[in-house]
Amino acid sequence: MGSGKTAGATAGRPRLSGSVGGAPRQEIIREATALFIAKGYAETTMSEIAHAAGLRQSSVYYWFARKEHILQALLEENRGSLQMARALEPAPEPAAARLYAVLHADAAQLCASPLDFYEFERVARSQPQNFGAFFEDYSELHRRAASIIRQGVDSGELRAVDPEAAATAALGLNEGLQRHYRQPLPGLHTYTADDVSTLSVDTTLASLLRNHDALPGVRTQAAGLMTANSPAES
Amino acid sequence: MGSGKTAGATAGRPRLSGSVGGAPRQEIIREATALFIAKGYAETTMSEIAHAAGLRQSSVYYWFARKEHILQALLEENRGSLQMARALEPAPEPAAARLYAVLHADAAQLCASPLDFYEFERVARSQPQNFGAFFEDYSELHRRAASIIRQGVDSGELRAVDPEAAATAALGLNEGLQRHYRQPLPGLHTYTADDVSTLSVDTTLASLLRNHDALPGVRTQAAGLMTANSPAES
DNA sequence: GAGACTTTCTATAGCTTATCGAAATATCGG
DNA sequence: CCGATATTTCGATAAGCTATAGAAAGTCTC
Repeated sequence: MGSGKTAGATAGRPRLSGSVGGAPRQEIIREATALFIAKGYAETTMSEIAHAAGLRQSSVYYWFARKEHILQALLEENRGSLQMARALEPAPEPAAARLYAVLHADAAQLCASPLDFYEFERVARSQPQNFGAFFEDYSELHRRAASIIRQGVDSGELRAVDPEAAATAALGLNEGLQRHYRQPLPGLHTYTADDVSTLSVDTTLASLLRNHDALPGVRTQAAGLMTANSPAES
Repeated sequence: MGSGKTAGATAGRPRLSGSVGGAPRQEIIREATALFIAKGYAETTMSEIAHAAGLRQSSVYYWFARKEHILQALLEENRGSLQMARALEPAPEPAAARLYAVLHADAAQLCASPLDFYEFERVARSQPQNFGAFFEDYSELHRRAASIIRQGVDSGELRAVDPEAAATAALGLNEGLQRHYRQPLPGLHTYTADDVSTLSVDTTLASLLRNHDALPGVRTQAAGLMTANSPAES
């Protein structure tokens, strides 16, 4: 198996294409990602990935025994959605602003991800043993979002809703709208990633806030939290 | 082509299986629907459909030249989501109640449909020439929902939102939550079809209503509209 | 009963994912 | 420097999928 070495420079049989990229595993992931973005996971074939990486179809299987393993590797590189939720769930700021920041980060990441959330979920469900991390991450995000909502309900910032259900609705709206961003339906207005993220989170908070007029203030507070807790300052 | 006759009783070469169901086209749709519900569209093969209907794999192609045509026929049988929107968009009742009724009917139909909305959309997008009706229906529903929202904004029932964006969010939430009903994520609470429909529509209206306290009254009004305009009394 | 029409069959092409063993190179011990 | 071993790629191919082509087996019409 090639899973051990990742940077083998010049061993093994040479490629027919002549290319000698340093890290085949990373090269395959890179090319596959570009193809997934352009055509989607299901519509991208191993032959196309192989050709883009300068290999024959069957050679890709030396690095990834199954097509889903490429997706899995891609997922593990794109972690970090939870950082905001982990940082903000126990923070002292108002719950509404923390919820806004967490949901906005989630929505933005769904839009920025190379793969449609539902295509991801589809593959994850067909290979649960390999995608346990996907479900664990989702479950943790849901739990932390519900916890923040509960804090907001207790503090009186938010209406007296069921936190679990409200979290499900908030994440479901993020997911439903990332789809509209990614695959605009013909005839409908198209949105930017930030448009749909803001639309999604504004809608959720408008439904939860006890007082609608607080929304602009919440947005401002959240903007501060988001820059302070963004993963960019690692 | 077999598209002309639909009830051919006893012509043609007899089946090896011996079965002699009266209307092969309907029989194929029925069996395919059951398989789509159980396994999803992509995971159901033409061999399985054929076997369930008492035919060989290639014989199904006499009735449906492509696998997507079965889905298309299935879609045409499950129309009627728009009836509520068509009836209520110009109705004199308060806009909030009409919006509630329309969105609840849409959410309920998404849950009751034999196929996941996104799987439908996926196939429709790959065969746009055959699924024009799907996109037209969606576009019309969106337009009518936006129109009702605009009426509500003008009358002061609803907050001063952008009707187009609000309609996109409302339908997107319905779609995102039907997914949670249909494919519960491991570890999360599971909901009934009515649970998710109510959660979705309550969330949308809570975000749009100028006054949250009006929600229970809107629900009651909407219940009246829904029974009065339900397609069951055709 | 001959010919046309309808429906199903068998066979197969072409595409996909995935496996297997051989081939071609680098590396290491002597 | 040379043979054994490890690494990487290749070609061939199996098995499953959608879809097509043409033969086969009935009914129907006159």
